[in-house]
Amino acid sequence: MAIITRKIKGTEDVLPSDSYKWQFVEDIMRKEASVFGYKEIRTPVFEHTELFSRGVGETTDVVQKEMYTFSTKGDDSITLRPEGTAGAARAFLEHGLYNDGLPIKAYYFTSCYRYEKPQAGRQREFHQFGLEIFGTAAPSADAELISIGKAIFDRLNIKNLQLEINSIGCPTCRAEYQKALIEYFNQYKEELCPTCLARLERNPMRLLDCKSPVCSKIAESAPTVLEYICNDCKVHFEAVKKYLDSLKIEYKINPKIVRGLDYYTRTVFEFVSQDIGAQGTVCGGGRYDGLIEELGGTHTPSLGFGLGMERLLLLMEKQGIEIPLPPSCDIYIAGLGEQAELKAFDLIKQIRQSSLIAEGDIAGKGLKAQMKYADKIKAKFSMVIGDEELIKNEATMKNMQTGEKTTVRLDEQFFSDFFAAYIENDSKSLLDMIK
RNA sequence: GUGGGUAUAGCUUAGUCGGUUAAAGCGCCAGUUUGUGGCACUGGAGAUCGUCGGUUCGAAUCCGACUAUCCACCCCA
Repeated sequence: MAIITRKIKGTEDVLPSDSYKWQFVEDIMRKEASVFGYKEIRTPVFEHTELFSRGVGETTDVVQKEMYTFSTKGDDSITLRPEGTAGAARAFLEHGLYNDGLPIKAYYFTSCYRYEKPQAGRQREFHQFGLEIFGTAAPSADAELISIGKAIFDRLNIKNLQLEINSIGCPTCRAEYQKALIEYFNQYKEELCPTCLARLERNPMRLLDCKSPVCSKIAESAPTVLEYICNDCKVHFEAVKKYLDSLKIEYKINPKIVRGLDYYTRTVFEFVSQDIGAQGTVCGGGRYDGLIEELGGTHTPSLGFGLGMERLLLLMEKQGIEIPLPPSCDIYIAGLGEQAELKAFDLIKQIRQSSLIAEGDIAGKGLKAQMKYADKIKAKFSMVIGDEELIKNEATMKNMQTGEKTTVRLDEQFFSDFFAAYIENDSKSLLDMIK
């Protein structure tokens, strides 16, 4: 078979046989977010390019080489969102949500787009669950944010996930720190790897994260941010830790965490797994106290995180976490002959009105093939109505698990018994009933 | 953008030293059972062996390029 085209590199189809896994996880996230008082926000997939170049930062890799940017017929420059925060922040400003009483707490599910080379846990289209809190500088907000992520992972039964936190300070103290870093690394200029050398001046904090043995050896004794951040930032970070301790959330301070998006300030954190390959960060986020101002608003300290859906699902699969199967067909009804088929169609409709899953033939199959199909879709019961039975208002009902058959009358009593059994406790009493 | 691996039916794979019609299991369709699924048996459909080119009497097999895909760097969720 030669299909005319295939899916775009770095995209994935979620097939009907797998979508319940996404729905299961999404459900838990929605519930958890709403328990914390967060409401969903939905923003467009594309935005004016400047939102990202200003918000995410002109010098970041994401903006410089990973954005899907194109021109419209009217010559506007449009970009598919590479992350979720900028759009949410834009909507916050555009609709004056700061008048609704701060802080504003929102969550979202988005698809994001980055032009990267795909590998395990990294696609060109990927999906994020995200949270944003606009309008609070209090360290308790940092702790709440992290605790929601933690609560979700716990509910999903995920193991061996390390929470790593750090503070990268405010723009003022970070400048001091970067100066100190450049000074330090300059002593080892001859030994550094070419990439590190190249970004020594531009983004010295990234050198801390280099994996080359030589660089990481040098980085070990480099000055850490925490020695350089100003007093306010230090106080804030200490308070965040205190809140986490009181919530009994374990964390590791990792002074090498450096987020690659420019908007981050003060607290940054990651939930990291060793189980899913090189792209182990399942959830990452932090404060972005300057972002709203950068986008033209007043100073509005804020924070948020993004959680990679594909990475999370991958992790759950690797850890063998079982996701409950979706409900299957409750009853399959086959009609033999024209009149019986019409009757079957009507019965199916009635049963569906009680929110049971009822199916029948819509492919013109013979009885045998229909039974096979009923088996395939894991129908709990099947019913066959023939012309003679139709006259007597009866049908043959079969328990698909035991194979037992009974003749039932298609009257009110049957339906009320059938539904009652379902309401009681689906399978058990129903199976009894059919015996 | 830079490396490395892989490419045979819907899926998982076999295919020897280059040799005739490319093989199996699962799945799909049908029959054995004209009104009953699973089990069993029988049959059927389904593959330009990723693409193009080269070597050769002869290529799924050897060589080259391209494409796709996977993994890693980089970056991040």
